[in-house]
Amino acid sequence: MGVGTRESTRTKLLDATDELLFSVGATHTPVDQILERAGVSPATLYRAYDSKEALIAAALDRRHGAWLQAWDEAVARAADERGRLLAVFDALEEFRRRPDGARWCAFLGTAAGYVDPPPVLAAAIRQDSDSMRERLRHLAEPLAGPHAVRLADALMVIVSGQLAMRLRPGRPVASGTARAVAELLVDHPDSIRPSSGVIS
Amino acid sequence: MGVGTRESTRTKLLDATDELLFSVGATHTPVDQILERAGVSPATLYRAYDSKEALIAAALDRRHGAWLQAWDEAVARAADERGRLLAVFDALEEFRRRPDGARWCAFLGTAAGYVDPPPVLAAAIRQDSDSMRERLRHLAEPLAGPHAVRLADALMVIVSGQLAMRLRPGRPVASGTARAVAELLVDHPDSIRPSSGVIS
DNA sequence: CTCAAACGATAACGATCGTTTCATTTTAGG
DNA sequence: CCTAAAATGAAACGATCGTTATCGTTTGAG
Repeated sequence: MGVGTRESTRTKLLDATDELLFSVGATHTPVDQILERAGVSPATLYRAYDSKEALIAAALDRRHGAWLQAWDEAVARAADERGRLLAVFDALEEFRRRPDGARWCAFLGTAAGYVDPPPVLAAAIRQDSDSMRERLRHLAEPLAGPHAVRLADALMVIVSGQLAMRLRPGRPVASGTARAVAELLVDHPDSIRPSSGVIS
Repeated sequence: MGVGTRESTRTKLLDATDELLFSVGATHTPVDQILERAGVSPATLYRAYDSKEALIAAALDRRHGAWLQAWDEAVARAADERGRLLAVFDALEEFRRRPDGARWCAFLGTAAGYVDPPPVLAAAIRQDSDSMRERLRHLAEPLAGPHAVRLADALMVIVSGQLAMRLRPGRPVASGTARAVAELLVDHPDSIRPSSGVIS
């Protein structure tokens, strides 16, 4: 990869990619648009990164770090175990309100944009889902004990649903709805059975 | 639009579009691929439909009808009010198991594929979300009474989450998880407050 | 200051995609 | 069977996109 690249150039590229990745989407963002926003020439991009996908993967990695940091801070602000588990919704709200208008989720959006994503992007997407699953399970442990995995899975569904709802037109669903469902769930951790009443 | 087009031709086009729409996605499906699968020449397509987007919109409309029908049948199979409200998850499972491998949701996938979808597609997407919201609210009425709208909103989040989870790699979440959350929710319809404990 | 490394501006390439055209062939109803 | 409408097959168009190449300019460390 491009060892001979200034740090400031790489930052400009990642900043531009990050904004467009979140507001437009990976597959629908032409390279020229990234270059224009970054104020960078094509040759510089391809000296710094092997391809457009590699650049997007790097931007996803950086965003993943920022997300984990915001989540950590929200967890640290919470007062008790219950608040620490629900802190993921505080972090979601904070990310949603950031200046660069987030359409929904950079990782789910990238996953949706490709039939099967290139390996370098698939790794970034997998990292996001894996870390979210693991962290939720860890935070659920003190509250749900042996049911922590199931509680974490249920919370994953709710978080993903909150994100996917941003794709639906019409009146946006109240941002507190997902959190309210999660609260109910957290207060009944033993009520999540793996398959209850599935057809056939 | 193309008045001079045989019904069989239109069906072949819609069948091919539907399969590719569900397995690949609207924006990432080349027209040539639709034509090849349908066994139809380009000129025939553009005599039947104004554009690729119009064809996709027609396929989405047809799929929307099939979805509502499957949902209706699942509701009819249910024994009580509770089962009728939860029948949406039976219909989801049935759709997922259909031969043409569904990646996640044709409507959310189309919404995610465009920055802002062309009007003809935006209408199809809006129709899906609106009908789902309205039907859930109607089915929730007997159980939740004045809280029916909030319960329907919460169920929308869970359904959308179940669908979005298919984009996440790794072990697929148990298909019964979303339904279990919904069951808990249905049994505590008055616990969904609009905004509980939101930050800042 | 110097000089090599990094960058900007521009153009061009090959590939892909949506769409149109046109001459030929097939279909279906009277 | 006949004829008008519909479909085929193949080719080509303009546009867009990812990527590479060229060349002159700027940066920053020794």
